[in-house]
This record gives sequence, structure tokens and C-alpha cells, in this order.
Amino acid sequence: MARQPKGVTISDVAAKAGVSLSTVSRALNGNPTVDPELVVRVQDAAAELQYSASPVARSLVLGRTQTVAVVVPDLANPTFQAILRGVSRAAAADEYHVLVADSAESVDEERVLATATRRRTDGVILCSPRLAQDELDRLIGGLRPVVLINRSAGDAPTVRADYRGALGAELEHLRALGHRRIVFLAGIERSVANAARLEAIEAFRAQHPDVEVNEIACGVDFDAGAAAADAVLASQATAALAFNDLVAMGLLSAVQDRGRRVPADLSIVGFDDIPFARYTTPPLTTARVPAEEIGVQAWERMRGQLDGTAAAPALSLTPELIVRGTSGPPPA
Amino acid sequence: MARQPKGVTISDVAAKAGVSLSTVSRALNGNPTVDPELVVRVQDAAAELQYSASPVARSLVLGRTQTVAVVVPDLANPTFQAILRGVSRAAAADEYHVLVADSAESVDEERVLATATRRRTDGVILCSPRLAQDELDRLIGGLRPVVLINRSAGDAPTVRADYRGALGAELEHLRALGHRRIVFLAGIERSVANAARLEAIEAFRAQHPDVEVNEIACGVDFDAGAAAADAVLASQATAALAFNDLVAMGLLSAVQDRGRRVPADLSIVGFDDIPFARYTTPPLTTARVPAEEIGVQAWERMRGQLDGTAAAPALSLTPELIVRGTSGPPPA
DNA sequence: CTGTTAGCGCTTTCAG
DNA sequence: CTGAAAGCGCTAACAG
Repeated sequence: MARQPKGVTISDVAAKAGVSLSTVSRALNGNPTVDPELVVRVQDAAAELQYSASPVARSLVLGRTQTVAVVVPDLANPTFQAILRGVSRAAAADEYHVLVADSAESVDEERVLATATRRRTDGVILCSPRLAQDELDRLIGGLRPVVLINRSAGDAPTVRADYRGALGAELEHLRALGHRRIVFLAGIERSVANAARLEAIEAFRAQHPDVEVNEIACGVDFDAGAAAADAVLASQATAALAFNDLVAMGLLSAVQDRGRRVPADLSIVGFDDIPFARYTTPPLTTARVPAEEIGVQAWERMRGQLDGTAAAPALSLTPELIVRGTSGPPPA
Repeated sequence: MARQPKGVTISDVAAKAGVSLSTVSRALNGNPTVDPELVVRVQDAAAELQYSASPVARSLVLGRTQTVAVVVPDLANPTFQAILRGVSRAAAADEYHVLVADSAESVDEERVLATATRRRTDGVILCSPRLAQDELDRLIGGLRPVVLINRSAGDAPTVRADYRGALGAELEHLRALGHRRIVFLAGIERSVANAARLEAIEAFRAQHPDVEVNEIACGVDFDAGAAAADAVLASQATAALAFNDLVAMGLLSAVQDRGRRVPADLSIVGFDDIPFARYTTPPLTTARVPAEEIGVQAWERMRGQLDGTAAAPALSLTPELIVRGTSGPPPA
């Protein structure tokens, strides 16, 4: 691996301006204790030489890289893409850079990437980490400053979507439409996101004993949803609540392929409101997770730690129920 | 902005192992000229102290950051997301990190980000840069090593999708189905991507004077496609070729809202084959741009420059025509 | 206000 | 084979 071609350094500027290194450093960093005339001379010299200080050298001496890491479980997931976008834009506005790392849903990778990227950055934002709780608790100590998305651990700032509340709203929506047999297509068994959804279901059952809510093991992507179609239809449920929009879309497509009409024969509701949820036929009823906003808020909390500002409180954004075309009254 | 808490340094390890700094450095970097027994002692000490060398310090002394930058015009675009994913995964496999920068379709930002991110990385991958050709030519000199995606400039390695060829294939497909009046929904006027498509149309016209191909100014997203619906229907064309899938989906949706059937009344073909193109109703006929593969190949070319390997040749990947449900014979 | 000096944490000559 | 010393390019005391 070749080394960088050596560029123009601060010494070159100092020589050209006829001053010392420190004066160049001060002048260029806006230190007010520099003769205005010298400042101009230095700036001119720097401009002529197209000089700008080496970020790497500054990072070493300042102990700060102006970069944060974002670790996501899957860069192919639209929700994580939106969160990354939010972080990226918000951080850029504050002159920070973003290092991305995709753990590809591997817990081992996640652990390694979190620590490895942390060392080359000033902090790390862990997006829906898949790590078990005890491991996460242990890990974040060495990661600080850290911001967690959709998880909590110790005193680390958190930004989350309120899955519990939103799923509850979806269940209420279906019940209000008249549904009494609902099936939930579960995501990844042991995942935290899934657990939050199951809690919401539990609470709903307790409150509405007249409604039957059953679970079907499913998965998190389009194919998983499609594969669950037969089980859903066999269950006699009049409405299906999918773990996320991808699953809902897979189910929608497979169910329609089998000649059933949505929502006349079966109502389907998703979760996330990914960009394409509006464009299914009929458009998907879902709960809108403000993913980009989550990214922005995560950055906000990171910046708070970085500049020592009062830490912004933990934030829980409740996804808004978006009623579109895939939910309706149950068949008569 | 707070400084890093100071961690354990190489000196701590040296002290603990009872050797000098240099020996620790050598031992940990697998330099063979170290007494095997000392190597063990050093490794043990390092392990006990949980030491690992500061990437920032190494970057400074080695002149290499083990990081590359990827500059994209829009992180919300599924194609760029896929390219980023490809680069990210391929680079990770080679122990490289990825810094992302989103220029948000701003030419000015793009120029600034390219230079700024380059300084903290070992090279930059410019994804469909929006910069004018002369500016791009000028810019890449100071950016090397650089890889261009969907553009060419000087001798910079390039990976591109063959828009021209693929659009030609789509036109042939429509003609074979019997269409003789085709309308093209153009993207951003002055963009390179649009120019390539117009060239393809020109070539097709020359070869098939019996087919009429007209252009309609449109845009690049769903709403632009939807907004063009009336113009498309008014044009009397029997088939519409959209700048990309988003536009095609917008058009599809709006046309169906107006009670027209696709493809019975109008055929629609897209471009890109974004993940959701399969899931429209009917599924979208399009040309598959292997975006993630483009990312992988871009990394391949970056790595070639980084390790001085023979530079991989420029690569043009031809998108495959994916015939699905939105294209059919023209109405009788 | 400015220059000199000492590092930031590491790798790599250069001696031994 | 190992240690001492010289930097990588920059900032920040510390003197003047």
C-alpha cells in the first residue's frame, strides 16, 4: 500500500510567509493574538501554496478526529439507510464526517466494528444493535461517547421508535374496523424489536379479551412475508400485522397471487413506512417510523456529548399510524 | 469539543513487558526479527492491557489511513445506496473503512466534499459526480487515487453502467412488441446520465425510422413521473420509457389512477431495477443496473491503485433487460 | 505579539 | 536481535 504523496506542510507556508510555524498555526486557526498584518501574509502564503492543515496530524495532536462512526446491522435495509442519511446530513452541518460500518446482521462483526471504528472516530452511533443486553452493557463502557438507536444500555443516550405504542395503535385500528382474529407475523425471535412488539400484543390482549391475536414465526424480509402467506390464510385471521413493511409487501403480493383480495378478504398492515409503502397496490397501511429524524436526533445527542453540552434527554418518537388501502373491515 | 480520554499506549506495554517501544512495535506488527520469546511476552502484556495501536498515530506515521471516501449525490437514492453497500462490504473484506459524504445534489458541495474527504482518507470514489466535465477533469488530479462511477475523466479508473446499450435494448423490446409511438421521460436536462440516454434514442431513431420517439421533460423521482401522466396520455404514445424506476412507478400509479390499464392501454418501462420494481402491480419491466456490483468493482479498482497492483481496466456493465408485467403489445 | 520547544502515539532508520 | 533517537505534521505551553 503506497504512502501519500507528500503535500505542502505548515513549514512551507511559514517559510514563504517569513514567520514561524506557530504563527502560521495561530493565524490559520483564528487565534486573535496575531498581528493582523501577519495574518494576511500567512493567509496569502497558504492560499498560494494551496495549503490546508493535515487532518490526520491535527487529529493526533488534538485528540479529536471530527468524525463519528455509524454502525448498522444491514445497509440494505431502507430504515437504516434513512437513519444513516439523517446522521450524515446533521453531522455534515456541524462539520463532522461519518464513517459507516455494516455488520451484515452478524453479532460478532457488530462487536468488532463498534470497537474498531470507535478508535478512528470521536464517538459511535449504534443503530439497532443485535448484541445481547449484557454484552451491550459491557461494550458501551469502552465506546463512550456513544448513542444508541432502538436500544438502551446503562446511561447511554438513546433515540428510539416507540414500537410498543405504534403497534398498539395498529391493533386498535384493526379492532375498530371490526377485526377479531388477527395474526402477527413475528420477526427475528430473540430480537429486541420483536420483543417490544410482543409486549404491545400482550398489553392489547389484556385489554381486549374479545380479540384473538396469534403469532406466526416469519422473518424480516419480503420473501419471509411471501412464504407466510399460506399459514396466514390457513389461520382464518381476517387481518395480518406484519413485523415490517417488507414482510407486509411480501405477504400482500403472495396473497394476491392466490386470488385473495386485500383488504376485502384480508387486511394487512405493515410497520416502518418505507418509501415504497405508498406505492403498493393498494397502498400499504402502516406506522411511519421517522427514520431520518431518528438519525438527526441521534447526531444531536452525539454532539451534545462531544461538546460537553447538557446531554439531550432520551427520546422516543412514536410512529404515526398511516391508514392507506390495505386495511378495511373484515369480510362479512 | 472534549479530547479523547487517554488510553493505554505502546509505552505502557513496553514497560509491562520490560522491553523498548520499538520491540513492542515490531512484535505486534509481526516483524520476524524479534526473539519469539519476547514476542510472546509482548503479546501477553498487550492482551492484559487490552492494548491496540492508535489508528490515528499510525495513519500519521504511515501516511495511510486504511479508509476511503465515497461521495454520492444523494443518499436517498436506492442506486447509490446499493453502490455504497457494495463498496462498504468489499472494502471491509480488505480491512478498509469507508467514509460517506452526501453532496445532496449540490455541485458545490460535491467539489468541497471530494477534496475534504480525500485528505482524511487514502482515496476517493466519486459516485455519478454532477460536476461539469472540465471541472471534473481539473479536480481528479488532486484527488488521486480516485475511482469514478458513471463518469470518465483523464486516466481515472471508471466503472459504469452502460446506459446507452441498455436503453437501446429497452427500445428494441418495445419495438418488437409492436410499439411505434414511444415517449421518453427525460431526467435532469444537462446531466450525463440523461445525455447517454438521449444518445441511445438518437441511435435507435436512426436505425428505426418507422418508430417515433418523443421526449418529455420530466425529472428523476416518483412525483415527477406522476406529474407527467397527463402529458404522456395526451401524446398518444403506446409506450413510455422512464428515466428511471422511480419515474416509471410514479407514472404507473398516476396512469392507473386515471383508469388506464397497464400494459393494455400503455406500456411502461423503467430503468435501474431498484429493489421495489418487482413489487409494483403489475411488476415493472426495467433494465437491471447491478449497483452493488458496481460498488464492488469500484473498490477493486481503488484497491488496485492503493497497493500498486496492475490497474484493473475500465469496466462497463450492461444492465440486463428485465421483462416483467408493465410492457406488452400496444392496444389494437 | 512571536519564536522555540515539547510533545500527540506510533514506526523506522541507525547504532550497537 | 534490540534499544535509542528521529521524525510523521501539527498545536500548545513556555519563554521572550
